[in-house]
Amino acid sequence: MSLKIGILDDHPVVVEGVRSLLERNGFQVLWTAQDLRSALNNLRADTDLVLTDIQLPDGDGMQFCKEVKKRFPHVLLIGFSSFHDGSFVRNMFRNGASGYVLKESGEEVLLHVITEVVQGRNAIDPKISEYVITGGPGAETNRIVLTRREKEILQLLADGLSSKEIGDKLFLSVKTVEAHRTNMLLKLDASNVAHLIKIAYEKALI
Amino acid sequence: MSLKIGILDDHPVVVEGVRSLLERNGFQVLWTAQDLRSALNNLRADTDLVLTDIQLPDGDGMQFCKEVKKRFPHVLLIGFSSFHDGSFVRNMFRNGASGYVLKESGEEVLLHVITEVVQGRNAIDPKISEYVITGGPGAETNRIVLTRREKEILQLLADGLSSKEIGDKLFLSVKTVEAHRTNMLLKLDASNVAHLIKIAYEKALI
DNA sequence: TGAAAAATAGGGGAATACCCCTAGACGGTC
DNA sequence: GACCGTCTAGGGGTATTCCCCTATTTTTCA
Repeated sequence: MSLKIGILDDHPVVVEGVRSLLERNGFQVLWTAQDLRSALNNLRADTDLVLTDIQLPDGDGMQFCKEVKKRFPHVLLIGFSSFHDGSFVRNMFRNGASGYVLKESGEEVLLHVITEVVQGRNAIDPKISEYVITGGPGAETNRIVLTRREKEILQLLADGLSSKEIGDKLFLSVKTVEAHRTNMLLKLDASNVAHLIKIAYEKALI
Repeated sequence: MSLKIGILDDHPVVVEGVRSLLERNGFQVLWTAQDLRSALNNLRADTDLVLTDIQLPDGDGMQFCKEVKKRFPHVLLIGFSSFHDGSFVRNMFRNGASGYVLKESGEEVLLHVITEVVQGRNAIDPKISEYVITGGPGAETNRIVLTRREKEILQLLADGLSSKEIGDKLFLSVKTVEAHRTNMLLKLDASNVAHLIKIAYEKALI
């Protein structure tokens, strides 16, 4: 029995392209839609899987996923979009999606992700999987070297402790803690501790 | 030609278990090691793939990945461990790993991840893939709702701007910016802006 | 063993964050 | 119409950060 698929994308060209691709590969395209509302109207309990764009004229893919999962928890969802931001992908998964494919990727990528998802696994387009998993551009990120003490203090700063509290905890003078903090601000080119924490997250130091 | 694999784990029982599993499935186990240093000594250019534990007597899997990728960039790496923390997994990928498998998972999971990795894709044990992708226990984490203005100010705070600078940028009084900031501190139960940024990252609000 | 890096600690001062309080304006909702 | 949440903005005070400066001790590593 072939997989019953729904397609949601506001560009008719994309819808037709995906439809023909899927049907060529033995899938059954049950319905298509150009906007969120008609997609929810088209949605039937016998739908196995929905491919959905993220940007829609009357909402976004995250809302759609949430709503679909509420009505029909068994329906599988795959995000299908151009890539803008890792947080989009993460939010799709938070709202129930099991897969994510870039529009720019080829047929074999889409088919592979569908196969994975149908078998109960999560799958992300290889082009962005590393970015999504690691949460940032991993490449030249690791040039910054913090000392052991600096890392220790950085962690406590991230937990919201003041210099005084950190000093008490580590049996250090407030001035020592401030010195380490200042050094980290210089090393990471941060303008204050909030900025420092952000940079530390981006560079995976936390 | 069968895949040439190395195994690094400090428990001999695990090493032998994995070895027999792999050999039963047509792979060739080229070498095994119980610690980081001897693994690096054993490492040869004709190794295709290494399975590595995270906790090691003389270091950790992250260091190992980094070092392996530096010497032999073509060698594929798969983390193999019990699960403690999503940041371990993310850091393994940051340092060059392409896959991650839980020790508690069965044979078929390990074989599937190996297959994916060999074909050039990243793969994570399905048991933790959602957790790793979304960056947290997705369930009730998403109750926090920041308003548009708050998100806007949060982003600028993360970029290291002071309340005064944000006020200038958004044509707001310093007092207004401070009010929004205070509300976010209350909403996210943060003790200062540094803590706020950390929580925002954990909850994927940034 | 000698130099470099890291960790320690201080003084002093301007800027900012953080906390308490109040309060009007505006949009949506029951 | 009354309520709620958001956005706006103020007064005033304490705590903390952030910046300049110096300086000793400890650790690391070539």
